[in-house]
Amino acid sequence: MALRSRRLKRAELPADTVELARFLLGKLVVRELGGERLSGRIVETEAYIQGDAACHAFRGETRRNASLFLERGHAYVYLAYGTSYMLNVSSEGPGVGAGVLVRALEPRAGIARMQALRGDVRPLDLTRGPGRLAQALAIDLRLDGVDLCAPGELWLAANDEPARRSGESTRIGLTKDAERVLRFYERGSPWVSGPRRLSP
DNA sequence: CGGCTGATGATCT
DNA sequence: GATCATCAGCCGG
Repeated sequence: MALRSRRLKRAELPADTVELARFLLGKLVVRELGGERLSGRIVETEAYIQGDAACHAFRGETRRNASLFLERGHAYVYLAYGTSYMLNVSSEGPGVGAGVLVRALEPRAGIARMQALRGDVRPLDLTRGPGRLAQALAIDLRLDGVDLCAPGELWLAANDEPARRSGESTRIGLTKDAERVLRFYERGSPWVSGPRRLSP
């Protein structure tokens, strides 16, 4: 299963940010860690688009958000609240600052290693939330800017499993442009984060 | 389960 | 010095 994962090609990724956020549901995030492969199925995403005050690129390119301006399919990793790393997939064409936040995964491979990285938490809390999944996959600033469509420590894989029903809602935890409906999730998944009312 | 709070550090103004 | 796309822990129902 995980050993046969096919890396996504950049050409397969929708150029539009919202389409990419929907497309990524059900795909796999793969982390190569010391010869071991960790992976999880993406069950929740959020789009951060152009003209969106909540997007880190809203006020132009800076050192921190530079990866958002890379061609689609690159990792944008940053530290939130001094405690949690966030994994995003850059979207759109080069020079355009936009991306998709990966908010939750359903663990697939390397679960024992993830548990070791997360400490003693309930299984359902292993990768439920953007900070938690980053910790479970040992994602930090060193992975900022990595090409997720190329061989390496972190990449995206296709998934031949049947697609599941998806839902949408407002995004979580924002102080700006919080009313936009740009969060996408797989219906019925216990691995989705946030309050229940946002994931009916 | 829902709601609240403090911790915490990179980044930008 | 202010901001912040979170989390764990704690409390009440």
